[in-house]
Amino acid sequence: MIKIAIVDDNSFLIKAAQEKLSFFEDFSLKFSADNGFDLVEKLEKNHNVDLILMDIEMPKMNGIDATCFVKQKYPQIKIIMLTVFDNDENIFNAIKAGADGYLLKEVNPKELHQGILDTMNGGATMTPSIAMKTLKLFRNPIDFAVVANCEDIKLTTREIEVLEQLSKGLKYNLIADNLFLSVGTIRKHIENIYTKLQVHNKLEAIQKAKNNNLI
Amino acid sequence: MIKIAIVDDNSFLIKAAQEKLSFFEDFSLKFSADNGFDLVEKLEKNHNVDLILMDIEMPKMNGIDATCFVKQKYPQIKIIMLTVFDNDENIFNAIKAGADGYLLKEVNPKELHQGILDTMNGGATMTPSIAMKTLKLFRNPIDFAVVANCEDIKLTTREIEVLEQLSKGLKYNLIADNLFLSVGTIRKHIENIYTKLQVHNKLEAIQKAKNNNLI
DNA sequence: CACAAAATACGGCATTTGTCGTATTTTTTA
DNA sequence: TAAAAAATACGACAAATGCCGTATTTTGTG
Repeated sequence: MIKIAIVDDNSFLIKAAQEKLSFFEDFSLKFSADNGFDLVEKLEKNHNVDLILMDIEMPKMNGIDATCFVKQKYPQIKIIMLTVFDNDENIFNAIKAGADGYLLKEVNPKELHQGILDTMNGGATMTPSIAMKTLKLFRNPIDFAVVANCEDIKLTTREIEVLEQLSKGLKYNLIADNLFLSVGTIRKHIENIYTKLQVHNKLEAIQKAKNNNLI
Repeated sequence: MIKIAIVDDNSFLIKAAQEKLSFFEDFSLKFSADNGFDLVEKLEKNHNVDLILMDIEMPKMNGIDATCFVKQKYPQIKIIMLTVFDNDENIFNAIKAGADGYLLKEVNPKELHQGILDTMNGGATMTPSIAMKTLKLFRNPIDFAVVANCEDIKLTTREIEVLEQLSKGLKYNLIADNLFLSVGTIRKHIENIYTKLQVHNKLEAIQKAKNNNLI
């Protein structure tokens, strides 16, 4: 029994999706949400869900941001984008956000059913037109470089040096050894790095630093 | 009536494909070829073909190079890779070479039929597992350069699931919560993962797993 | 069915890490 | 030159992590 949630601001389309799903007995619709924010709230109460069918254009919190959030906090939950728009930007962002599939709303019940099964089975599902756009994006590495980077985080030379060593998986004592410093100093640097990046452990620091091209 | 050619060095598999196609009346098999070189020769005599089902591993000229050649000289001809291997390198190269789809040979007649129709319609077709690998390659631009993978590391489904959550920076208790397990079990899984990957901490595990496209 | 593999769970212990202090020295810059 | 920023260093404590056992239940495969 696959536990499903639907997120869409259009109640008509939620109904349509419900009907499509109702044909199949191996699905159980746990709940639906109006928008990303609503979804997050409901998940915080109960995240016992296997898969989410997610619209993109929504008020309060859109489907891309919601996907980011869910995949960050509940990576085990599968997400299939289910939308009327198939422009490059949406597809690109959805994939980057971690979506497991991208279907157009016109999809027929049988294909939706199969897509959900494939996804639960560890695969990905895409309508053919989306798949083609994906391949094209893949062949055109231009877009990969474009990274929106609002924040202005500044680390000192030493801090970057430490962070680089940290990202190699070195332990504090080895980093200290490499840089001819005391372990205490390394720890203090890392403490300051965490404060500046607003994170609380190695992994987050490294990920955030990479996203902001600091290392 | 869609005109199809099959390229495969295994005559048995050509026969299998022929049979799969014979179920459908909108296909006509124009010819088959033993290898890429053979295909090129035959196309030079007569390139009145809509779509090619292409094996990868072949003597004389492999499927990747053949795809490159065909797409260069006859861009209107659609090409679907049809192979037993689904390793990253093949998928990556096939896409770069310009393939319009990538199916595993296990594919059933109906799916093959639909895939061909989708492709002729300007879309792309992929088996779900391939689609997932494509998305992962897409998200991990590191792999574009590397793609050298000698070792054969095998993690269980559960282990990969845990590793994925670990890579998001989640702590053990949150992972346990997400997967409805005890913290002890998570720790044991991580212990086993470390042993298999021959590493001794999170970061190394995640890096090694990414390099081997396990996550 | 029988066997092997995988998943689940718990306890203990040493080490590492994250967070909070405080404090001195060096470098940068206004 | 005076003030600010950066780099250095140490101590203490709680939490998280890595590593070693063992053991039962579930799942998958021949």
